[in-house]
Amino acid sequence: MKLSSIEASFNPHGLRALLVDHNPTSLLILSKMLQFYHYQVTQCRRPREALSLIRNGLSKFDIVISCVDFSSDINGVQFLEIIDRETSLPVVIVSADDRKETIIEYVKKGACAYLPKPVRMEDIQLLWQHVARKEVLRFRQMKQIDNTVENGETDSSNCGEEKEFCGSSDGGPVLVDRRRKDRDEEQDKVERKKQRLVWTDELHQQFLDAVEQLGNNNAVPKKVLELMNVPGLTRENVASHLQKYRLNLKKQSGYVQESTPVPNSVSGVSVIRQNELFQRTPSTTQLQSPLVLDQYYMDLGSNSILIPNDRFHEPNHC
DNA sequence: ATCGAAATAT
DNA sequence: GATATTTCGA
Repeated sequence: MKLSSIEASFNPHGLRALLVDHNPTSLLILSKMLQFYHYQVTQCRRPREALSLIRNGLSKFDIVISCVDFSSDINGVQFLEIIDRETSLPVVIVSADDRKETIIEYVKKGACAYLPKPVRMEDIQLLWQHVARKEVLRFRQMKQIDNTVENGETDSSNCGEEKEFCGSSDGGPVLVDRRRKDRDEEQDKVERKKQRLVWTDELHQQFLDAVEQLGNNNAVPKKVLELMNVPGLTRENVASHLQKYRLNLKKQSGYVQESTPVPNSVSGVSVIRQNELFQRTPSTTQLQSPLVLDQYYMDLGSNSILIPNDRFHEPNHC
């Protein structure tokens, strides 16, 4: 499974939302708002109901949206903790309590967003991004595990934190390399990892010569490679270098305009792309998607995004 | 088969 | 943040 295929197949329409709100009016309003953005909404009024809906597995959900002003035997924080422990669902907290400390507490406990009441349409419109984010995160973890396993195959140096995958249950490391690659292990040492190619001046000059001979316009990686006639060089190396080289030419002629590319669109709704999701500028943590272009978020550390700055009420003392 | 653009990794 | 690698559709 490729990341791009997750993106391509992700559809913000029809996400299954579990909505929890003790107040019937509020429940109705939120439900309508969600439905407006094409969520499939399951409503319930008590945290216990919500938990059993999640636990019995009869219906699957993509996201939980909960107003935590419960008058109930489970309070909001406990509710969140339980869901966080038992599932990997993104949880959005809705509350009239807009004190900063409260918000921080919820986010630290794993809420992926906190929406102070009254909830605005713009807030609802953004929620699907949390589902997308979880997907991407999950994908990355899988990939990381894959890599760990692969590396462990040729080099058994570090099994740092991944106790679960290479740890031993009783009496010493039990992990045995399944694959029998003994025969070419010696040769592997010679080959090493594919080392990153460095384009030295000399190499670049050869490249330039080759490109010139061919004429800039019909210089194509394969041919350039042949003309350069450098032992270890691959076509990919040349292709990449050619790409950068041409980009530089364009820049010099002032031809390219740097701008954020328009994101994919699925069913008329923009799909956030991975880099837009994660490449936040360090200080402002602004998401890059056009959808949320002018919304800023407070960074609370590890699981930090999506608390609109303008929704905070600093405790004003008077 | 292989190019070129764009995503991803270092 | 630049540069190298990888991926992927055409």
